[in-house]
Amino acid sequence: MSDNIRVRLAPSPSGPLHIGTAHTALFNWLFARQKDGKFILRIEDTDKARSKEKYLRDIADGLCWLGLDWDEGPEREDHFGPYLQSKRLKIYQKYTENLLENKKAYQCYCTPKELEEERKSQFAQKKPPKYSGRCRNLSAEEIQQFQKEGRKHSVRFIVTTQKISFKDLIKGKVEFESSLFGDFIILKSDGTPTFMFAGVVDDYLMKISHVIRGEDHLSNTPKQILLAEALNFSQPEYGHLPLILNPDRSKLSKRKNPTSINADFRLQGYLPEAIINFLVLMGWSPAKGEEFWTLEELITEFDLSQVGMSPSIFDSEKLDYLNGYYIRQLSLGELARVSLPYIKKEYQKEKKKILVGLSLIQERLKKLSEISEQIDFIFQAPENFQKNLVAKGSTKEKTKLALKTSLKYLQQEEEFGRDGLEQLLRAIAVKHRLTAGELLWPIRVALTGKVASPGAFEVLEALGKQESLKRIQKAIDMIQ
RNA sequence: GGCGCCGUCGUCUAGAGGCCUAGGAUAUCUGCUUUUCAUGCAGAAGAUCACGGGUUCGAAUCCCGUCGGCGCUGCCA
Repeated sequence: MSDNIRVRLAPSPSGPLHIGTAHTALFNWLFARQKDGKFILRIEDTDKARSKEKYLRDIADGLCWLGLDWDEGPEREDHFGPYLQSKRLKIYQKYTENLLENKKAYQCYCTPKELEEERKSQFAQKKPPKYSGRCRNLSAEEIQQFQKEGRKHSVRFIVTTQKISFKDLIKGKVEFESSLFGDFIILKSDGTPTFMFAGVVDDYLMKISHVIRGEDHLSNTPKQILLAEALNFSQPEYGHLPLILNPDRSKLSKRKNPTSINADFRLQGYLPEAIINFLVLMGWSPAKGEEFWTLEELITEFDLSQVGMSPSIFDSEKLDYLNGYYIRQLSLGELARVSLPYIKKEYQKEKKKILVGLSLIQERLKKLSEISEQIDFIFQAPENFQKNLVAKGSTKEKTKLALKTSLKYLQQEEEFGRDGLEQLLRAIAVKHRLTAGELLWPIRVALTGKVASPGAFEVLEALGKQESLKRIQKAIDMIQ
């Protein structure tokens, strides 16, 4: 049984990989992997005008980056391929013929304009918008007449009146009354299928066992069930995942939130581990109380039947928290590898300094994009920091004293290791009746220029004796 | 408008009739560690379980209604 588990992700390449698509992908992937099934990537590019090659690449890239690999997809045509719907047009046309011959569908010669008007007037009368079915019983003459006029036809599916109910994997029993929707289009006048139709055909042909998708598709499901029935297809199981919302509770949109996996999250320096962990916690929570989960662990722990039904609001603060955690888990080498793009070009060759700098700021990072700003003092002496030099509660005089005496003693310090420096500087503070803060704050600011930075001892060590002394001298000059 | 789905701390959620004077995480605040920030640790505050009726000895949990949010209602997917 379990070797028949086949699920799919079916994005349309009309935009970059979206966080919602990634969410759906993750749940499908987890379901396939834990059941030893197959995860299929099918590209729904039947809308020629909006589908773009670059988006296909973005989607595939993003999925790989997240670690969600697929078993069958657009790069190969074997198995049940091709997996690009634009390459399967003949298949859909064949099944349309079948429906036409069996009188389960008909040609519709209505123009978009006519349909628009029909909808408008229905709306004005406060009736539910629904196709009237006026082309359902066209005579041969009428058809001939339309064709003479040069009208193109679409193909509509005849919706029979009945109650459709199915057991959703997540929502449970759901029921619809089919008489509420009119005959809908399955083949557009340009010969391409609609999503509704192509999806059903492909799910059957590709032997998809479970259709797991966003809840925005729940209302489409009865139509697809009707279609599969008319075609004598077996029905897949359906499961509808709760949606991700903007903080104002509207459907997540890029106008109100970053939504692109690559252009937003990856670029800003979120780790795939953090995104995966964040995504899985929306709609699902582990039976064990722990909060940190790797993809590997999730394969065994995840349970589709425990997925919640209510939508979740995208909370970037939680993502940041998770990302900070995963950054801290990285070894210094791994951190250096992923950090390189965030370090200014002119510094990228200074491997040693990069490593030293990263080790100092690692626990302070929420996202990799903050690196450049936090690490710059390692490569370059700070400027214009005199306003920060005096610690809160201290005075200019004390600050001057702190800097000058420290400089004197540091000049004689040979080792320049953080522990030795700490001993030395604390002793100086006591001797000159300065608090630790009064002494160490100005030193730290002299070295980094920042009000918030790694500690004075570690920075002294990282910078080395020569550079440290230079910076402290500069601060003394500045405060005169 | 119609149909469908949903409704527990600000947010993600636990909760499957008594274990709930509702648990965890995050965010917030306060301590401790301490040279700042961050980390770590400890603690505080934060939920009339959307509202109103039922059923029951007992309901966040079951039923009905109301309200609210979202989705669908396209020759987009």
